[in-house]
Amino acid sequence: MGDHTPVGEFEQLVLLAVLQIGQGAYGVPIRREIEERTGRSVSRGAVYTTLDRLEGKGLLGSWLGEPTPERSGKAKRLYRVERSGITALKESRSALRSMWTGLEAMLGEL
Amino acid sequence: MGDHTPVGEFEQLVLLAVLQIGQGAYGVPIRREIEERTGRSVSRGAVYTTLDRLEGKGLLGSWLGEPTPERSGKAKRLYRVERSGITALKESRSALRSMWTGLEAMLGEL
DNA sequence: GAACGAATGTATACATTGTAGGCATTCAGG
DNA sequence: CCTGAATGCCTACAATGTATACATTCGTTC
Repeated sequence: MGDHTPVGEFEQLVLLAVLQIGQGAYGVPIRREIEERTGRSVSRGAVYTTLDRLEGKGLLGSWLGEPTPERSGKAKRLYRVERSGITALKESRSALRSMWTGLEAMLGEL
Repeated sequence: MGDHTPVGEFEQLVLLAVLQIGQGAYGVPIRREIEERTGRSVSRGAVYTTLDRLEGKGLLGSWLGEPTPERSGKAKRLYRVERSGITALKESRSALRSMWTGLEAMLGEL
């Protein structure tokens, strides 16, 4: 049976947030995107740890922002979703869809 | 922000499998349902452990099947999804949907 | 009726993910 | 300088994912 690169629940949210933001995705807005869209609060640490792990798996790529940022704070680390990240997201969604098929009616659309 | 009862990826699959099967959902068919629909293989142990945990959280309820089963094997333990299980599933789906909004076009429908 | 095998469930163990809190770094402004 | 805001990283522990091995029950076979 298919191998299956496991992608956790929260990891999916992070990958999707990076996609939603597009250019200029880094820790702070990624966190905000998740909190605003899902309505649940997330710690900064949770986000950074997950970003690290996703990069480790090759699903995300990152680089440092402006070498001499005209603002406060450490240099931003920017992220983008790699091809394999997209694939993983699609697979997860596909699996969930198959399992949901036919149940929407029974449980109510929303 | 909302509390959030976390439900893992695999836990969702198990809950959904129980719903799909309806009456007479127990370990073996639950496992088969997941494997057939998602195309990924799962060990028996993974299924039973997850069923236990979901029951512990109150998302699933269980009882033993026929006291004198007319067949081989131990008595089947049957499961049903509780109200809280349905709620958890809907919340997970809702969060994922919000995060996906607008990305389908970009990534292709399937 | 003892031994075997199929169907099921349970126990145990370890890897991966989820999640938070605190420490470190950089720069603007008093 | 010192302080505060904006970021990122480190560390630790809880929850979930996942597999292997063990136990129980009953029909079948010799």
